[in-house]
Amino acid sequence: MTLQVYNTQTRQKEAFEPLEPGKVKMYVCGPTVYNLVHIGNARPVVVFDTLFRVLQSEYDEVTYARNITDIDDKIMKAAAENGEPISQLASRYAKEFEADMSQLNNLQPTIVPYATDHLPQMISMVQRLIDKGHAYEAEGHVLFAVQSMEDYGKLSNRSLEDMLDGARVEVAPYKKYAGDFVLWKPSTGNEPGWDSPWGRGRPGWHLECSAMIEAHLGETIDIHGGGRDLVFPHHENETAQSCCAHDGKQYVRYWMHNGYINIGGEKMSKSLGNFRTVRELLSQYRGEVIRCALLSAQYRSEMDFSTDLLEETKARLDAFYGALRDAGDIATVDVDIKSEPFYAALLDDLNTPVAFGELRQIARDLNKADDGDKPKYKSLLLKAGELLGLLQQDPEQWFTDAGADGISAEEVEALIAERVQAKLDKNYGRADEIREELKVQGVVLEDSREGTKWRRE
RNA sequence: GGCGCGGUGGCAGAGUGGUCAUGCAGCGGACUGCAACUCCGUGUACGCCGGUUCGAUUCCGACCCGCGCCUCCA
Repeated sequence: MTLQVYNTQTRQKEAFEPLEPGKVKMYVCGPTVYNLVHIGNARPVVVFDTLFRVLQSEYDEVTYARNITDIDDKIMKAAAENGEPISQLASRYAKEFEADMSQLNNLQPTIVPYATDHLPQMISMVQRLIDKGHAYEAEGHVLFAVQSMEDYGKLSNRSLEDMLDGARVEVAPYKKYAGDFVLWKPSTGNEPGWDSPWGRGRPGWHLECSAMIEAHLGETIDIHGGGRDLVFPHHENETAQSCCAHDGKQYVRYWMHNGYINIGGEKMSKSLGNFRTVRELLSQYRGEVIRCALLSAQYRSEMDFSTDLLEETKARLDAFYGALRDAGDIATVDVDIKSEPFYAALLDDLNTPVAFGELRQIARDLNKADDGDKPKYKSLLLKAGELLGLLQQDPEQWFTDAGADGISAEEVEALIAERVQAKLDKNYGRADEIREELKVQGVVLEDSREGTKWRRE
């Protein structure tokens, strides 16, 4: 069984094979840092973090780069509104992004390149594109001439004529052809800018990814990921720049794109005002619940992000942690997760819904196992959870962690002690009263032979 | 107008040319002082109409409906 991935370029699942045996190079488009990220921004991060984990278990050397876009017109606008320097605003939101992503149990990528650290590389790429006849200078701008590239439009499967039919293209007077896109644009006044052979200016949107991939990963990478909305124009244009700068050499072997997050069946977007920030969700649900919810559908499909989904996801995690809590004293042993159906599901283009089904089966096996088999199933559950970035915290803590408000653990324990005595006295009226009292406070009691356990709802 | 995706049981969500997804909810049972957890069992489905086939939810065609992209976008 080998990893299969759906390649946007070919529109089919393919057996994954890195260019260099044993070594994988992956790049995922990160955020433009001008505000707090929303749940839609988090999906690719969680999806490709999970892929990163699977790749690391399959290959010796996995290099994963996820960029931070810290120069962009939206950042300039936000900074101007705040009256603060662009770099200050960008670095603040980059930090907030890192904090949110860490709450969602995302591993640190191997490399986190920042756009503003790569201006020389970008300028060099633009110069080469001009030298090779793929770009031209016009009124302080440098534009990529899409007609100079035979395969332009191949990734997004559209012809130049089709694209222009859409009529949303802004045809600036200095463009030789309506579909040409900006590589470099002039900066005026106090707009941020860098000196270049074409005057003081700043890079176009697509340039940074091409330049940073070239600088850190080389001319050809194995996997390039991002949200579906990036296929066109962003990734199409990246491909154009990089292929043409490298004399037609392949840029990306496998393009992977995740589907959208919807709210109430509609695409979440800034203009509709229906977006939910990760920060806002984290105030209501733990990061692990949000991560698990994001993985509950296959990454390519659209998913509706709702309270129902989060509640169901929390219950699902409760069941897994419940099995782990019951196996609290069991030692773990070496197990081979790779031979489990769970792993096969992940290898099949990251089929996380099927993987969760298998995880459920492992948990059931653990719950039912004889003492002799428990170490094996507990270990499998933890190993599987690790591949998904889940189930790694102390189960007791999972159930008893207090939110900002709520009754303290000490108070709960005191009431449980009182109830134990009441039960010994056969005073079941008082025992039930305590159960009811705690339930009102969101605490559920679970009696067992070993004593009373509790959890917050 | 061009390109593309989807429609699966009350809900979520996989998948397949022929006995099963799975989870939640529901129902029945075991366990329990009562519960909860857990375990066992159980019903309900493939948008519509044709075609191919011994057999179609799956393949093909038409249609209906929903959604996305077509230079802000995860």
